[in-house]
Amino acid sequence: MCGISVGMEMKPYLTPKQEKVLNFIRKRIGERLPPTIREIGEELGFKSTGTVRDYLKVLIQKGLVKRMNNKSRAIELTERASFKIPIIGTITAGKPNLAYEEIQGYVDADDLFLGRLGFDDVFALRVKGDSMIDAGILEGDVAVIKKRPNADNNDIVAALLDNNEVTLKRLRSRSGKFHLEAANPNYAPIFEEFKVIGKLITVIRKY
Amino acid sequence: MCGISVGMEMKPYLTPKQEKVLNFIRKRIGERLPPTIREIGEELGFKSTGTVRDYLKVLIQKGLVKRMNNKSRAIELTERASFKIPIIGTITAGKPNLAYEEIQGYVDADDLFLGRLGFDDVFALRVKGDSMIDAGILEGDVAVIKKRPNADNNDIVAALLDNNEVTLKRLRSRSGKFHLEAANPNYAPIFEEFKVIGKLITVIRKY
DNA sequence: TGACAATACACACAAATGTGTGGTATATCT
DNA sequence: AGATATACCACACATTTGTGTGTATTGTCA
Repeated sequence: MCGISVGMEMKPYLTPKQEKVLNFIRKRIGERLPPTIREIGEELGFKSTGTVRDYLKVLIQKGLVKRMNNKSRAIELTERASFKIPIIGTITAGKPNLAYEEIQGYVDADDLFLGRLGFDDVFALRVKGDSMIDAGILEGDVAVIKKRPNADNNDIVAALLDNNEVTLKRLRSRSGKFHLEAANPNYAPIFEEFKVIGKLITVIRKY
Repeated sequence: MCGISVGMEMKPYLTPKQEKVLNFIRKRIGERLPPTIREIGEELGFKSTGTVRDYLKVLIQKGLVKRMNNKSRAIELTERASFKIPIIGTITAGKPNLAYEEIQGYVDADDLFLGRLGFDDVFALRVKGDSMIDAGILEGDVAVIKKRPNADNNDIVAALLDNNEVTLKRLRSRSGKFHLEAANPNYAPIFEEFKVIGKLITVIRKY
């Protein structure tokens, strides 16, 4: 009922040349440095910078590319580059066929654990201790946190305590007042003063 | 006792200022576009482009950065590119300073959950059920699996059972024979025939 | 004391890069 | 025929960006 159009972006029609320009930009960005206007022209065989600018103009108009004025190489792709992992099936959901023909879809690897958050908002902490063990968060896990000064009831948050310690706990409100709760019966709830630093968005564990 | 040298690349000594310059470059590259010399100067508070060039010179000399001549923004990191999440601290390790100047290091995000494995070897399964709950693997988690026909004792593996079902379990050997064990006392060990599909290398959970 | 490295600035100049205006030609659609 | 989109080029100009040379201060080490 909902979500019919999720991920259903209408791809604008591109002429073959426009496609080539876009692909060159993609390639260069993938290789590190976005190209200058003249570099694009050189590659595509255009003798005039004006020509390239015409192409950029349409690509911008079609929403595929963004630019900043008066900045060298300031060409950005609207689409998300990053590499993807195939989702082949679900555990206990039957025999997965590992052939690429059977791939059900893709997880955008970046997206998977960072969402579309900006770089500045996100940082990682390595988990120490077992206070969140019942929430499936173990020692050594990497907790990816999105900076936020507040959070909602039941969110898992990174909080700064009075003793200048940072801890990962579940935020709970009881009769209007917030406190912190471990996910481990051996730890008592924390009712002292604390400050929410950010909200847990992802846990990553390597074996 | 073992692993002393794991990940112990000899890092050239950097002064705090040099570190800051490097971190700013990292940040900008992470955000898409490497900075110009003047942008670095502006950020770090240098009034002369010469100062910035001095810093770049040492960073190049110390092998941390590469440049191309006469090309705008042509600053490259020597370290593995892909995008990185800063590690700012460890949970319960004190108050993290969220400024990029204080960044302790980086997790290579790609590396973090894929290792250096090739794309072809890796696939993902979404976890269903609670059979591995005591190992901190919850319903809904994404299990990243590296294809392998075998595994070692105590590895968590994706295994294909006789009834054509795939399950995530811990591989155990008892007197030379392998069987599968859940991480949940409600589930009995599996002694029937099975085939190891791959080994769990990473778990990712989104909130 | 002298050498050296780190830290910084000023400023001129050259090269790279982006902007803007105007022009030509071809094909398609109405 | 006129409007419109695609597909180019020329070239002047402004701005950004990189380069190069000199100078100065501070602290350390021999």
